[in-house]
Amino acid sequence: MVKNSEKILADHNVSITNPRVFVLEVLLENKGPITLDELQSTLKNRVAKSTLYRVLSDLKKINILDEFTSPENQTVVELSLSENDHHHHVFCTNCGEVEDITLSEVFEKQLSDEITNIHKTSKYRIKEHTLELIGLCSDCD
Amino acid sequence: MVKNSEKILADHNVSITNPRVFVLEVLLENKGPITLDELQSTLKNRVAKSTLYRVLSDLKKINILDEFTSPENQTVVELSLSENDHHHHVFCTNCGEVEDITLSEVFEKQLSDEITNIHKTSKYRIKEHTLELIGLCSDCD
DNA sequence: ACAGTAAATGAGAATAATTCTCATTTATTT
DNA sequence: AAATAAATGAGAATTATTCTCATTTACTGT
Repeated sequence: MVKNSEKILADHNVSITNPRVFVLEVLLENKGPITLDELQSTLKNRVAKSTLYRVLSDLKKINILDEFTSPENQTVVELSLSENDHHHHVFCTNCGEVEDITLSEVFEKQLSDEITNIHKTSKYRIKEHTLELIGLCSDCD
Repeated sequence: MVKNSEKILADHNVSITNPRVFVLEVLLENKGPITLDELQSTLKNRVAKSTLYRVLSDLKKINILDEFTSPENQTVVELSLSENDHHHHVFCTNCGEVEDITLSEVFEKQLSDEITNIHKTSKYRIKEHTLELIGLCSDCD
């Protein structure tokens, strides 16, 4: 039985190496965004620091990884395996936790209408958007 | 005639020093978000690098400066002098320019309704939100 | 305006995050 | 299984940011 992470790599024509498999496995298990710090400490010393950065950059290159910065300036990464999983992020300002959040279809429609309107008046052509919701998780509230 | 920047500092009970005045003047003139790099090069060597970071941290402490990271990982700062200037940001992925954008009242209402709904199902209590619009400015389009 | 005191600055050292280098190891191709 | 190309590990280099401390500047009471 071929492991999920190996299939992902094969499907994207990148060679299957231990560091890549380890990183993918942590990201797959975690299901959702994870801070670099947490990723690094989960991997312990199975992957060298320089290699971790390289692997993440490889995954970005094949378009299966998103990277962004939290309001508290933490680097956060997240697998984006399917095209159709548009979502946003909620950040806890206290503990730094990040989670995915999916907004209602109704609202996403309202948002895309608003962006259409922006195109009429703004000098920008908008290609993407992300809504960042900032607050406290139940543990920290 | 007292300069605007000096009044701002006085109003917030912080001492009026050359570095603070210089930084504030650039931020006031610029009107809108500016990358650290651009701020730094506009200031030339009128303010030491370490002092610039300190002044920015002072301005954050008195709550008149916002700092955030662009999708291209640039640090961006922006004066926020009045309470009631809720707005969002548009980023050009090509040249890195950032601008403020104000969304329609109708849409902001829809957004705050959506956030109210999130409170019913999510474990997060949302305090703030920012919408990041990512695309190309007219120069780069 | 002036001396005394506290606060802020400049220059560069220290730290942290990320990228780069290169000798060695591992994967892929033949 | 050998040859070739690609990836890795370890640490050096680079970049961004914070810290240290001797000197300078701003604010206070007179």
